[in-house]
Amino acid sequence: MNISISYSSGKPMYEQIEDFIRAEVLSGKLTHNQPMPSVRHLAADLNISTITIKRAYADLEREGVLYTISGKGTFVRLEDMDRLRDEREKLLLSGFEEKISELHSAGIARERLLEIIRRYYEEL
Amino acid sequence: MNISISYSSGKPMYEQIEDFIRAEVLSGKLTHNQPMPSVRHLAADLNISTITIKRAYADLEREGVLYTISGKGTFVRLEDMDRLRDEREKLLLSGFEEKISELHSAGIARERLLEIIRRYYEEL
Amino acid sequence: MNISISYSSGKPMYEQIEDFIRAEVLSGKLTHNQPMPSVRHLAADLNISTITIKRAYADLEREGVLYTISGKGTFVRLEDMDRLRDEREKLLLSGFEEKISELHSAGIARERLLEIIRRYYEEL
Amino acid sequence: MNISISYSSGKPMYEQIEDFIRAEVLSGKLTHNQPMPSVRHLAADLNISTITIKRAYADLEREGVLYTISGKGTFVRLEDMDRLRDEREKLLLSGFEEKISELHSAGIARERLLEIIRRYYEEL
DNA sequence: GTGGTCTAGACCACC
DNA sequence: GTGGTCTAGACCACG
Repeated sequence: MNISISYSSGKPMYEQIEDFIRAEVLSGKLTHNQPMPSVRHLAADLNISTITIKRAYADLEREGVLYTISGKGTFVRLEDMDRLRDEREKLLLSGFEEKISELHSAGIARERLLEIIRRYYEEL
Repeated sequence: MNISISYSSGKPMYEQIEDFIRAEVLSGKLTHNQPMPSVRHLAADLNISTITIKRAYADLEREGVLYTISGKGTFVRLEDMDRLRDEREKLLLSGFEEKISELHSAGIARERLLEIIRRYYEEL
Repeated sequence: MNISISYSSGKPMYEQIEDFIRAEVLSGKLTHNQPMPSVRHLAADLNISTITIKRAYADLEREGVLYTISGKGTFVRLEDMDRLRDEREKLLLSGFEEKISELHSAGIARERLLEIIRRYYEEL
Repeated sequence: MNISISYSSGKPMYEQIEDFIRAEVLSGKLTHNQPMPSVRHLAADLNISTITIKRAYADLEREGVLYTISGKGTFVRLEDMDRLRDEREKLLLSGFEEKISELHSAGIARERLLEIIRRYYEEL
């Protein structure tokens, strides 16, 4: 768990944690039934309140990414991974679309966007 | 002033107002020294509090987009327009870059982004 | 009457007008019983409301700098000039004192103030 | 926080608060990352509205003197202190210069200014 | 009529 | 508990 939390990035902490875990799961770094660090442990690790961790775990449970066995701990669920990935992509792309709409109506040239994309996707 | 405010879009109202006015000014639809609607008028018009309008005007004043003469009204300032546009673009593009970084590391294919850009920029 | 009014200097217009007239009187450029421009005339000249001129004249009348003969116009009074000068100086110096107190407690070095004074008083 | 607010001194309360905090920060009495009193606390303390405190904090944040983490509190920022001090001095000195120009053209003798400065800077 | 300041109180998200 | 947003209403100075 090498999460880095930015205290002052606008994004709430619990969301940053969720994003990180979701990314780990979708990238395959976390496998089915693998135990997550305990709420208390992760809280100590990140030096933030257990409440925040609990909230993140609870959200992900509701989403189907994690499951909890009372008294044993919280574990990774990799069953609905396709659905998960689809939902995730849909969310990200709708955010992207919003951004593009904003950039377009601000009159930013198409080339400047393509240039940035090129840089991140390492095209030749 | 044909601003349309979404009463509940996450974005605070004053920011929506700022965005709208900034766009109008930067697009040249408002000319230098042109009077803006008074805070009371615009507030009545949009059916929201004068304070919210005042806040938007004050922010834009700090940015250099408007200026106010107490007791006379609020007016458009078009002097440092190039600087304003540059700053605005820089802000928007850095937000875009962040988004791209997120999309890239989530494994979203480049083509899907290009498709969305194409749609907004109406390419053939 | 070569008054220059700054629309946006914080100082209200009527005060700028008063300051100007007071300075003219104290410097001897306006003589006893000399007629002032009519309210309407000066208003047209400066391109501002007659109300503002009226207010400035009224204030100065209360102060004893001007006097009005109904139907004839407004005139300069040079009788209490010493008292006037004293009051004026007192006011200016108390403002200066306030400023100095502020500068001192902000830790501005004495030399920097002296340098500015030197510049304005053209010392060798 | 031993701020004393003059309820009616011409200067708006939020400005008095800003001045006080700015002075504390620039004088080094507050250290980097030190938490400021919460808006509610300080408001109760000074017996004024939270909104007035919020306004002061927001202004100082914009200036770079404070920073806020939503839900956690407001803290002192001492990073760009040199820049802050420079800007502050520049502002104060330009106000001083204006004053001097006024005093000079009103014919106030140089000695009287020096006497006041002497008094505040406790020269022998 | 205009903006500038201030109040008292509300609801929300986050920790 | 914290700050962020918004409201409805007040009083003031200026033109």
